[in-house]
Amino acid sequence: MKFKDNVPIYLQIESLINQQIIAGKYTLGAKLPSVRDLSVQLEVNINTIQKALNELVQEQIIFTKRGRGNFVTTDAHLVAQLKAQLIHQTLENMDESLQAMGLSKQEIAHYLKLYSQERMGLDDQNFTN
Amino acid sequence: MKFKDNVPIYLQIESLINQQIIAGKYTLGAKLPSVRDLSVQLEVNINTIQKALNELVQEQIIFTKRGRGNFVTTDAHLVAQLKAQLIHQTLENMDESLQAMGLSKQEIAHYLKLYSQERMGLDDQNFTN
Amino acid sequence: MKFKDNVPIYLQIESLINQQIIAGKYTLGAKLPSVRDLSVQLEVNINTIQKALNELVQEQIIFTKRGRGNFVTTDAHLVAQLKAQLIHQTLENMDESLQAMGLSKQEIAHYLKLYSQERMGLDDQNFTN
Amino acid sequence: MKFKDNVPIYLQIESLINQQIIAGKYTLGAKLPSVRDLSVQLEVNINTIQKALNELVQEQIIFTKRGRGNFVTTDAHLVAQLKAQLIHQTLENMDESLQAMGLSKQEIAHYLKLYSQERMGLDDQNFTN
DNA sequence: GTGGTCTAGACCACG
DNA sequence: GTGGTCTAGACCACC
Repeated sequence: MKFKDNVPIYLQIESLINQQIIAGKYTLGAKLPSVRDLSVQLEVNINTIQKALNELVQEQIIFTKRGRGNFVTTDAHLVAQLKAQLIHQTLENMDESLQAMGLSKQEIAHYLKLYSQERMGLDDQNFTN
Repeated sequence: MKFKDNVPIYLQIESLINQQIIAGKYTLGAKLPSVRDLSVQLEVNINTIQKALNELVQEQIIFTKRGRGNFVTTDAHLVAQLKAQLIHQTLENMDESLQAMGLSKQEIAHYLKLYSQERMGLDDQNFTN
Repeated sequence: MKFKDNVPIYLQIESLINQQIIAGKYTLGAKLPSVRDLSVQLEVNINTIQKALNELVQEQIIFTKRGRGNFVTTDAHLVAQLKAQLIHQTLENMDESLQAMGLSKQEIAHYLKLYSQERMGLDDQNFTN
Repeated sequence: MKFKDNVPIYLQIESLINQQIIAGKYTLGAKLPSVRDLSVQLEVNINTIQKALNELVQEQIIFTKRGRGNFVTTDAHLVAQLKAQLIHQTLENMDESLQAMGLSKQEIAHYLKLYSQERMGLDDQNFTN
């Protein structure tokens, strides 16, 4: 696993697990890999893993059973809420970024449409022309 | 100016100036505010400003005239290229993030369309045809 | 049984049994539930129960008859002493905590009086005369 | 500084600082000692200090200025609220503990009264009226 | 086996 | 100088 250099690893791991839960890789109530396993898989120190999981526990996305492991919340509503929030945030960030570059709403809409078409289309056409 | 807490300020300033150049706030060859002015304006230490500008110099987006200040490149092509690159990267990041949440291409396209419509208002839906 | 997360479970169980003995739930010489029963009842691993009981044995509050079970001490004086000690300690801890918050003796007395009145309800205020 | 053995040091430090803020040792907006100073004062590793402060930041009792240090919140209401909460919790804990020992409300009230009188001395018994 | 705490020490970003 | 992140490694509580 390679991580971006300009944002703390533990936050990237937090995002990663959030995404995996939303994507359904870990279902409601499912057990996460042990911190030691995650440490090996992600090639990151155990303490860093702990810090990431700690954040998720505080968000109540996961919970810990002593001596048994970490588990995904059983609250479907909470996960749905998280998904909506993360999607919204992703779109907001994109929009904000494009606006900061001086693009108008029309231009942004145009780019999004174009991008969607390319991604949906048959061939892999690079976006930068 | 408010900065995110989890990414280095100098990188955020670098992005900011990049965006302002792309947006045309600073035209080709234009002089940037002095380091001291930027420091006051952004409420950030001078050293941090310097670090951000150094990065931009290395990208050749700006250049320094000793004792005179910092200036935007006069290479129109370079700016155009930067713009294309940043837009592309922004869209890629968004897409990658949504895909990581397990969304299909169709779902992503759906969300993008929806988002554009919301942002445009009901009177101008050039995204829907 | 719900346990606090930040203090070892075996210590919480030790306290619990101490309290039950003091409260008279288990009389002098009475047999405690089996380790296995306690394990089920408290939803805690047997090893943890054992560790708690070992502590109590060392305090001489209970004793073990091999193959027969664990029994409350027959020494009434010892139990009385334990009760006095635990009550004293509880009050000391409370006082120490409030003092650490900067409360004066008068303020502490005030809060205690107030609390007693609330807990007693309006129909039985033998604390106020 | 000596810490209890059965509760994590970082939580004890969290409590300590909470108490000091409530007690007015650190006023609103005041700067806390640096993590390095606290580490020396309390004879505890820097990381443990960080963990404690991190909790306080999340409670919004303190906030961090990058490169400058940690500061007590300027929200008087928040501190007042914290004080009320901690006092209430302290009294609840005490009460719960005594009840678990089988003491009746009357007995508890009696002990509290007695304790107050002892602590106040004979010359100032404003607790009895 | 599981997670949690603590230490020692290194390196980075910011003022 | 300030706080933040990360690592390596030890020890503990619990299953």
